[in-house]
Amino acid sequence: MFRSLRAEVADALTSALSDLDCPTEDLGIEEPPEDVDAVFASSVAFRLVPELGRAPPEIAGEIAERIDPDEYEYVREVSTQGPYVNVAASDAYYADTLEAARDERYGELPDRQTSVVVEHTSANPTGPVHVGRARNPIIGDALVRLLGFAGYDVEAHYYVNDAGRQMAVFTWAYETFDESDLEAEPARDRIEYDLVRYYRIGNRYLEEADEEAVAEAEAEIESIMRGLETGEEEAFERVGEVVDQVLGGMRECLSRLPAEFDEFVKETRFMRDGSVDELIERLRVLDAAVYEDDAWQLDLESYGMEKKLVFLRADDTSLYTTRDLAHHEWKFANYDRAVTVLGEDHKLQAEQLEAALDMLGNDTDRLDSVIYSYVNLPEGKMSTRRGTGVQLDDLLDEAIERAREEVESRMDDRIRDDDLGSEDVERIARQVGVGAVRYDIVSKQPTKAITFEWDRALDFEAQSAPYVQYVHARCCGILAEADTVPGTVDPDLLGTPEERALLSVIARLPAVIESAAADHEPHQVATYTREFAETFNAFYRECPVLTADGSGTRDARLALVAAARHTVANALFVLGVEAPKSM
RNA sequence: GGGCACGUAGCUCAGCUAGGACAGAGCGUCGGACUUCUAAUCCGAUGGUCAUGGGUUCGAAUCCCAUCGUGCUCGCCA
Repeated sequence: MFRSLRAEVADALTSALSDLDCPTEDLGIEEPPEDVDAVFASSVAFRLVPELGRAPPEIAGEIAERIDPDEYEYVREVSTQGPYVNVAASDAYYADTLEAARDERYGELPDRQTSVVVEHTSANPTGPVHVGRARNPIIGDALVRLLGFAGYDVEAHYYVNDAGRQMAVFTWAYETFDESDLEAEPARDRIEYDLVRYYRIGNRYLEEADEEAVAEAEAEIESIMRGLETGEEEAFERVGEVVDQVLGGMRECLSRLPAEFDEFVKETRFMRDGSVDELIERLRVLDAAVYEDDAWQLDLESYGMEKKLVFLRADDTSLYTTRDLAHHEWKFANYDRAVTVLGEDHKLQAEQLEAALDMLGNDTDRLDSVIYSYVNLPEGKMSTRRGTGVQLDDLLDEAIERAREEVESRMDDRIRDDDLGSEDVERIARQVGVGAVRYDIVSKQPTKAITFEWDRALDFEAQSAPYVQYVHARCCGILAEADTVPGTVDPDLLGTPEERALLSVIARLPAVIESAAADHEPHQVATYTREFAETFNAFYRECPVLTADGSGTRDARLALVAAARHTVANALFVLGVEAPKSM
């Protein structure tokens, strides 16, 4: 309804302005401050001063005069307040909003017949997922949900860097060292915690062992890499054994968020099927390709980049970006659009990739990046290799534990007599704990730097997940008490400011989804949930539902609560935060 | 040093892409509200040179330039 009304306002302003012989490109449509009784406003009058040679308030009046609300379904009244033209919504606007939101899938946008592949996380399978890169799966998964809800046909991919040096080192270490060589027990009983110990000891050996021993190890590592490059099945199998095991554990960890993937795309796939070789041949014949210092490079100066991109080493082996080029051409061949969630340290690489893709004749407008900055510890960066950092598993465990304590301490002074069992406590602790971690990350702009601090990450106070989740639980509580929600109600009975305000916020959900999806910014939805929760709580305070005066009002309010529940449930779904039925 | 990002209340953040109504929340501090649909809530008070300096504009947190501070980056690593 919000979007329909916005279209009506645009139409009304356009015709009013053309009546006045004024330009109609910029209508100045905006959302007015809270204390103004209007859904939309226009500040266009300011801009017409040179055209009309009169004061803005006068111009606003002339515009308002030329709009007949009766011509529009959702416009009740057009008024002016100083230089602003304000548009208030009709009863039909609120009635249709209520009706639309009574659908459980409210907010979901129609199918766009467009496929999108969202690549996220793609962390090298070297060990447990730590908090430093936890932003990636959380933002990525929210993006997958958001785009899906916005009508795209979405697939989530994890690109597995299984052909790089790191994995060759890991494979060598895994094959070379023995359980007895490892100094510590795994930090957790899961495969990636077990195997990362080989990776760490291998790296330490390469740093500390004597020259001869290191040379021997390097020879073995190189042979693994060469094996991959030349397509030796044995090399793929050796590396694959390590990769698949570690990845299996990481996948379990990520599923706790939850972040699920439709496909794990290995880069060796593009080496095996010959597409990397073919791509290198195509790069070589480009005008920008140069052979320098025994290596093939791409001159990106015409794209404003000083640095040349090496795509084939002197020893004839490919590089990460070369393989990623083949990967992206594969994406272009199979999907309409591609979005990649990347850490800021990969930004330059992403720019080089895009330039090279463009040179190869791809339509790079179909490719977008979402950049986030890493989460660091107060004392510095987290590193899998060095074993510094906070594991995502530990963060989630701690969050759940604190949430459980919270639930239990609230049990005693609980008014509501609804007998929460131990299963409920467990469920609520998990929903709130995990939700709080996710919400904390997804609600902020990804480009802002974050320093990890336990107390901050686990703050359950307002403006966090539980605040919004609580609204959902309240809705469910009321609806459960009422047993049934009436089929037809009289929406005109919802006339108090709090009811109107709630309907107004509900009406915005589809527009919020549309905008957040277009900008690839899930945090817009998080901001919306907060505004929604505030508005709902005002309604909750002022408007009794079950004990409302008159059955008509009670019925209408029940329908409103159902609509509110769908709205908050769907917004939370998009964020990947669970919506508890009770708390 | 070059490139990119970030800098809004004591703290954590919205708002910036498409400039407009006194810059919004939460935490904190102080004071209130549970015999009433769940107080993980609500109400009130407190708190801001929107990093700094210029510019564009009727109008700038928002656009442009410069400066300062912080982070990332500038490998035949990924």
